Amino acid sequence: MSNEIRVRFAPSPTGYLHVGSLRTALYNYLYAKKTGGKFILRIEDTDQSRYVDGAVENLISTLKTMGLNYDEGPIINGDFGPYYQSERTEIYQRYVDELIEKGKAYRCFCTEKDLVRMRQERKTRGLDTRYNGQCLSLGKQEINDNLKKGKKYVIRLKIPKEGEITFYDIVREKVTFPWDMVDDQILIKSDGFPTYHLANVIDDHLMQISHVIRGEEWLSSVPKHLFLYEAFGWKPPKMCHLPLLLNADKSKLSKRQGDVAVEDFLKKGYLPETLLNFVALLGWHTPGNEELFTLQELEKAFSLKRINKSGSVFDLEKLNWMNGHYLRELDLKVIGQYAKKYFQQAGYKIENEQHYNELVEIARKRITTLEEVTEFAKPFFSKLVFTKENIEILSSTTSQTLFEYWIDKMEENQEMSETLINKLLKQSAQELGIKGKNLYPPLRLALYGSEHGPELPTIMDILGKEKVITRLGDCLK
RNA sequence: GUCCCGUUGGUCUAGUGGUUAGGACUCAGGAUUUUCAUUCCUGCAUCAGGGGUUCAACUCCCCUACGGGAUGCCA
Repeated sequence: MSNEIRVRFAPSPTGYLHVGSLRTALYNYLYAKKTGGKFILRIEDTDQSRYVDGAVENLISTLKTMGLNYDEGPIINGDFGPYYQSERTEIYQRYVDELIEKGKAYRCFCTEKDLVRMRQERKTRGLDTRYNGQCLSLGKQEINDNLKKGKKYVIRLKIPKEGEITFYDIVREKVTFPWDMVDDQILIKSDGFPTYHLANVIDDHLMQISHVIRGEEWLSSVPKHLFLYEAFGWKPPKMCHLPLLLNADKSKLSKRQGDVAVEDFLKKGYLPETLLNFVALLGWHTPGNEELFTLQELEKAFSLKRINKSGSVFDLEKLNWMNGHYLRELDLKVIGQYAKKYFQQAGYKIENEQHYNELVEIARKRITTLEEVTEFAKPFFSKLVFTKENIEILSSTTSQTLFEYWIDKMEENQEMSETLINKLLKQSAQELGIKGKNLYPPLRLALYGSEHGPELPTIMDILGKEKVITRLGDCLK
């Protein structure tokens, strides 16, 4: 076997990409990049009842927009396919037969009802809810009879009854489980499909996965998996269980307490750059103080050894701050590209590229998500609406004088430049004696609809001379 | 219930047997700016508790508490 690092992201296509899964995918990807290994995407679709139409496509496209490109997987394939577990059922069947022959697994004819009753009973007795192993004692004859009768069955793992297992996890280091706490896990369901536990072990082995990097919720399944590797005589991959992502109340991050789908965050106007950077820091940090990373920088800085053990709260406030940061720091052209969609949605036509850039520049300094990007452009695309207080300001004597003066001067001059505007601003103060509070707010209000906002020359430049004159004129009594 | 895992400010975290326990977000105050925003500066606030070990423990060990995960013919 080669020493190549091969890691995999193995989601089940049940709808959307969870931010926790995004982090798992990212860490896998980063580890592959860091070590020059391969990043594999495998679709764990062994539960037909949870099949969601279009989920795989959605998953792949989200990974793509996040920039997490895989080396092997659906569509692009590779030497270890197929990469859909639903297309590998024959493989699993073959291996499970081997397990039965070796006495490491057995058929169980208990019905779902039997199991529910069994669990109930054990619970009331204060025991754990493991399978009681009653089908283990079935004789050859009984088994054959049952099979002949066409009785449905599952195949279970024959877990040792005593002793314990210790293994090493890259994050948690030494972990020990007593065998008598491990259930005789179902390997093949009565519909013939494998469970995650079987499929995952067989695939990881056949695909030569070197490191299993996944969420902590899998930690307690590791004994079953290691037992399988042992039963097959295979060398298990290194284990690496990531701390959970939590809600504000510290429970496992769930949909009930807000968005968890990457798609939702994207739609809301969070940048892929933000999401990647933010999620990378949930459970991993460099020794230094730096916390702003591009994907490329993460590829260099990442290390499995620096993943911490405790779960981390997904803090929206920090996410917002970081998104604001990227909104401001990324190339204006990049933000402009991202923002186009929102202008379209708002029905704002982009006619002048330079003005568009100015609009984006105005907005990016004041917003936290892209969704708000058109808010600051609105005054340029629609009629201004004034409140009572606004009208008071606009109709004051000084304001009226000011507007008349500006209209005159604008009409006198051929072209409206920044220097002209600044000159007029100065002259307003000198010739009219109108300055400060009486100068800027009324003008901005008349032209932009708000006392606060962008600098006057910027507003006027985007508006253009014609519109400046009409808007000022509109405010005359 | 049982098993496993975890615990540095409200949140994300750095840190290590001897530090004034560092940074970021949030919050408060200030500076810059015609305003808002941006930016910058300052401040508030932390080693869950109790026992050990040690000259010395946030750091190592044990216990307790709290939190989380698993306990499916889901992944």
